[in-house]
Amino acid sequence: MRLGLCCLFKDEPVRFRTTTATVLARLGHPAQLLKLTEICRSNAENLLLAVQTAQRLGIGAFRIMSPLFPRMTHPLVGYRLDQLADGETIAELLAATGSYARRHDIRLSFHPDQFVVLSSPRPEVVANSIRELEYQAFLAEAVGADVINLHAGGVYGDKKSALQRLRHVIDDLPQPVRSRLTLENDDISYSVSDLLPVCENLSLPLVYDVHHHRCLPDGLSVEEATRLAGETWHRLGREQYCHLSSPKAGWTGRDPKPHADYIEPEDIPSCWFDRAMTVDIEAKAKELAILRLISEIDTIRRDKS
DNA sequence: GCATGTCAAGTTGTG
DNA sequence: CACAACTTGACATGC
Repeated sequence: MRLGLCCLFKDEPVRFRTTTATVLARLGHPAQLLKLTEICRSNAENLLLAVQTAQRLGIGAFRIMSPLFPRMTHPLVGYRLDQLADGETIAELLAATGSYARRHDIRLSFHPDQFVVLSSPRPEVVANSIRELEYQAFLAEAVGADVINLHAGGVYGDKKSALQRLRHVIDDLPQPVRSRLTLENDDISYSVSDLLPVCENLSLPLVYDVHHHRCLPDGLSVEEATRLAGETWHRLGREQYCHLSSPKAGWTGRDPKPHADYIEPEDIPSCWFDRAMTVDIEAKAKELAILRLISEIDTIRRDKS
């Protein structure tokens, strides 16, 4: 099990900056690009630092935050790297991050946020989503990330039609996106058994989120879901990717969906131990949760042997 | 200094 | 029907 960190550190001095479209739009064009250069260069430096820090802590994967280059695809204030004064420096930092990650076997991924929806019946929503995916694929290419992971989106009262729209849109995606795209089961609409046929049909890997599966059961056991999702990766000769989190208020609490600060060791599926796979840890305490988990797993291993 | 409201975008379920 | 939740913060503003 290779453990992965999502986007941010809690105690380590790695910080990502951002800005808003409103602020950028108020600035004149030169000032706008100056501000963006500052932020993008700082974020590229911190991305390299993030991967180096992950390596130092024994973390084997890192999910890169979507707004690494904030508002890059915005219709009004969007921009390209070559428009920024430090564009070349920034590109070199991304390349350095990629080669560091490769050298130390840190797996990199992306997880576009809730606005990226490929199953929507609204064409403008799908078009914006594709633009955002192309931006993330450009970043992924630059740093050598092999995964851009997405939820299936809304149901719109008819799951079958939604999935059919999703299939067609995915099939027409540009290659840099398509070759990295994965689908993840969510906790309200699409379960593993909903997504498996789509993934098998399109040769798309399925990211198995065991917490979502426990919130939205589908008749499959955790072991079956792990194995079936795993096959979608292994068929392509790739390492399986999964997500793990614990409920903030426990499994008996009112709503199990919100994530806790740390991972309850009991929430780790026993079939995941000693399995060759990447597991992103979605815990609010970020790297602290992973460090605690690593030592707890060591203890469990020692007790077993 | 510090507290507070805002942030491009979608969809669903709750109060 | 408005609003929070979803990986969350971080930033700009106003006191």
